[in-house]
Amino acid sequence: MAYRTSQKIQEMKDAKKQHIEESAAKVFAEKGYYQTKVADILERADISTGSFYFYFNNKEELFESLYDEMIQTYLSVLQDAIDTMKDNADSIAESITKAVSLSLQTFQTKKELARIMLISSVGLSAEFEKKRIADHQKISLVFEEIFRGLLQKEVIRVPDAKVAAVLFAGSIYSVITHWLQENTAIDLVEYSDPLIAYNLQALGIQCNDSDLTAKYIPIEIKNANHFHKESI
Amino acid sequence: MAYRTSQKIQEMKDAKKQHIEESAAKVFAEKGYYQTKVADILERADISTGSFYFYFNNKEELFESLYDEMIQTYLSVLQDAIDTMKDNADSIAESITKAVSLSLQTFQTKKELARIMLISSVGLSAEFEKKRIADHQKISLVFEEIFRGLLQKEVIRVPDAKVAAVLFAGSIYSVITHWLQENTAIDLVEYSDPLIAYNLQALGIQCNDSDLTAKYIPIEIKNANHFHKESI
Amino acid sequence: MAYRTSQKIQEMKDAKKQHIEESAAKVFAEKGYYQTKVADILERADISTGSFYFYFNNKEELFESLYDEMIQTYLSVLQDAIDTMKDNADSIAESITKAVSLSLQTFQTKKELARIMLISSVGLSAEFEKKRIADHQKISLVFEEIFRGLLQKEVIRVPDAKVAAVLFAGSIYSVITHWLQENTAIDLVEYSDPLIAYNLQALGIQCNDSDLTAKYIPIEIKNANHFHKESI
Amino acid sequence: MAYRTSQKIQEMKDAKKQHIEESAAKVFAEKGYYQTKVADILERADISTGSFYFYFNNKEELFESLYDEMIQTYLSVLQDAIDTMKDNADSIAESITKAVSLSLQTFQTKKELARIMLISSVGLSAEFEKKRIADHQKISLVFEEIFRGLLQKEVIRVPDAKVAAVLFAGSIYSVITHWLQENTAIDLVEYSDPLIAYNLQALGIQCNDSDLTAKYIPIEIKNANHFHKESI
DNA sequence: CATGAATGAGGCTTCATTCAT
DNA sequence: AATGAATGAAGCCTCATTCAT
Repeated sequence: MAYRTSQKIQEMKDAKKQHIEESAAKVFAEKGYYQTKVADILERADISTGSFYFYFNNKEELFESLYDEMIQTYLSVLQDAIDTMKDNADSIAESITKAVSLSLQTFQTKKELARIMLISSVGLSAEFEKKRIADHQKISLVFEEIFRGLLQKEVIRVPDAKVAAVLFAGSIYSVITHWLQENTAIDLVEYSDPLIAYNLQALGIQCNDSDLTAKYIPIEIKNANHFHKESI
Repeated sequence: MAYRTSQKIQEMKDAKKQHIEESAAKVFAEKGYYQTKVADILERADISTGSFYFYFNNKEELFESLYDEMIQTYLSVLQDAIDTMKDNADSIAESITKAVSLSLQTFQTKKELARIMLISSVGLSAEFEKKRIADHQKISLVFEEIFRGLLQKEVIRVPDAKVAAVLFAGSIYSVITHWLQENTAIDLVEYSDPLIAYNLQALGIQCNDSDLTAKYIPIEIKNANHFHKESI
Repeated sequence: MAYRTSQKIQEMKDAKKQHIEESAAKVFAEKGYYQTKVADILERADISTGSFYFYFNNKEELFESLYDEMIQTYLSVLQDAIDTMKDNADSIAESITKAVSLSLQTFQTKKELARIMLISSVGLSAEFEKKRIADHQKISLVFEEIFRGLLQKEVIRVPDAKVAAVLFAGSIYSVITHWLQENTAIDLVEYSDPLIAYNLQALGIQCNDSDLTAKYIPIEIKNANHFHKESI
Repeated sequence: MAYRTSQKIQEMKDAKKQHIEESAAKVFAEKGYYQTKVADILERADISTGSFYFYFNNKEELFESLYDEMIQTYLSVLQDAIDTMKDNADSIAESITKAVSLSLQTFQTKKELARIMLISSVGLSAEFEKKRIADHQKISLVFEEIFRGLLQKEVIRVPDAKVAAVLFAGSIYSVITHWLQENTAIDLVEYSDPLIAYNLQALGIQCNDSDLTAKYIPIEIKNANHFHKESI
């Protein structure tokens, strides 16, 4: 009985904590870290100061945990894509397509994730920058290792796996950032095809349409891209 | 006599103002906008509060003017590159190479420019973001127009000029950001070749070594890149 | 229970707010608006900076609300006097006596009201002056309307109701200001009789002692004035 | 020769000093003491900071000297009026009329004098208030002594010479203050007649038209007031 | 657990005054 | 004498955090 109760309570606590986190994420994404006052979060989450400090030690920690969670989310998305790559190593293009596609789909559904990871967390302080840099290097490393492997197999042609990884990751960020900054209702995934095309070509991968109409790209935008059709 | 004097004083004022700007740029680049206290700038520039507010209305305006100056600097660098492109339109690869090269050289010599433009000015507030977004769209547009022209002449192959521009600009930013975040003594221009290679290939431009050993790339790093050597 | 609690808290908040107001009123009255630093109010009220700004938006607003309150207090005191006038319109002298008497009694018990209304709020800024002028014109208008009515009934003899109102109000202010500036322990109400006498005579109202020993003048000072005794 | 030169210089210095004083008086009158920044005075007088501090020790002293000058001006105006009173002591009404008239004429021509004396100098600080109070008591005393003399001669009927003086002075201030606060183009001297009438009547002085059409009232407004005509 | 009143360190800015030229 | 750049003390206010209820 007591167990049941405390379990329920625990669930409510967890729910409330998550509610605060979600509210905070929205505000951080909208206003940036410093312009987000604790009071703004309280208002958005409709809670009291006391509650806030019951669930979180301070504003900074909350932000960091949100940020960490987002980096983790993205890293695991990437890991998923990679794991699939290893499974069917025959089609590199498809694998890369998947990685990009999944990335965009993730950020599309979690716009706050995108904003906080790519905008709100930038340039906060020398200390936080160290953390952020390390995290982005971690992400970059994921691509770097893949590229290194592909380089050895000579399926991609790039002068430097590391730089390629930086550029590949950067290209994804660019598109997301661009999408975040448009105030149109365009879907992020609509950028999938040109983004993938750009990168595949950049990596020197020969690919045909069948790769690009991969199952990871939502059907309705498949036909948007007729790139390479005229290539011999 | 009076003229002589006031001219000298004006020069000293200008010098002092610039001195403050430079000091401020360093601190902003190091600590970010919000972590930079006016007191930090005073200390760095070795001036009094009064002097600061004699030359600038407030911290925000100083930052904005620094930021604006940097955007302008970069835009004019790009414009230079474009003007040359128009002159010798035969070699597109060379032109693009120049644009990238000049960009990197600029940021290399003005590291604070890079940090403030790409890091310290990010996510400050909803209002500043509007400005920043507009500026980056302006930069992107420069590339977009070039790409649009090249698309018509069928010298590049990309599905969408706009996205290509975003990706092209993004690739430059990625490299610079990466370089800023490394604490090694590596030159930014060392990234020129792989960056150019990645983009040329992405744009579907056939190029050979001679393009890459363009005169805009400082000699000492020319040989660093052996990319494409094995290409037929 | 919760109702009980929040009600208690609300009462305490109100009490604290009023405590701050009273403290501030004292300091404003003593030192003037500009010489009163927020820190002075904090010290006087024995509260923290945070508390101050929890209850008030800023120093200016607090002052204005104090000032407004005082003007309202005085206006309602005047209104009371007027209402009585209308009831027993037979004795004009008595009514006027009451108006003056009540005014003085009010200011006597609320010395800060007097100081802030007549001294601390004077000449603060062009903007505040507009407000202050409007308020004083409102007060003056109260008298003006009465005088206009009395003029029609030919019970007073003055060339101009408006100027008479200004002078009547001014006479009250003069006495209060004089009283504020003396550092003797003289009661303000002791000035009632000569003040009333001066004005009644100025207004051309024939009056005898019985009017002046009106019930509105505290008994103990009734005998202080032997004016008019020798008048036939 | 040297004498001649230094004399000229002295004259120029005096002129400049006076120019600053006049400029400052205007600003103080417009904005109040605290809202008047030294920079405002500099701009109005079109001088440099250095010049300002060459001629005056500080802002406070400048204000005080302006204020003192104005009090002195008014006191000497009053003294003039009194001296005449003593000469032709037969007509008290005329003398009082002259005192009031001269006061108003003075303030009319020197609006800044009025504003600074009656508004800008009010409630500045506890210390300055002492000075201001003393000055006003000095002015009041002038009237008080006259009234005391008149009381003895039984030409006026007031319960208390001191209070009468306060009220008399106050009535003048009221009218001036009222005039300052109107933004119409009405002349201050237009208030002369009703003001004089109010006070004469208040003092219990029997007077007829001939007194009021005294030579001290500018001709054009003499006929404005027909007060007391119907009195027997 | 929740509430929100209370705290106070610390930031930005103003502005009277000084001083080198 | 004149200039105006330089100074820095001091004021107002914000806002993350604490704590009593």
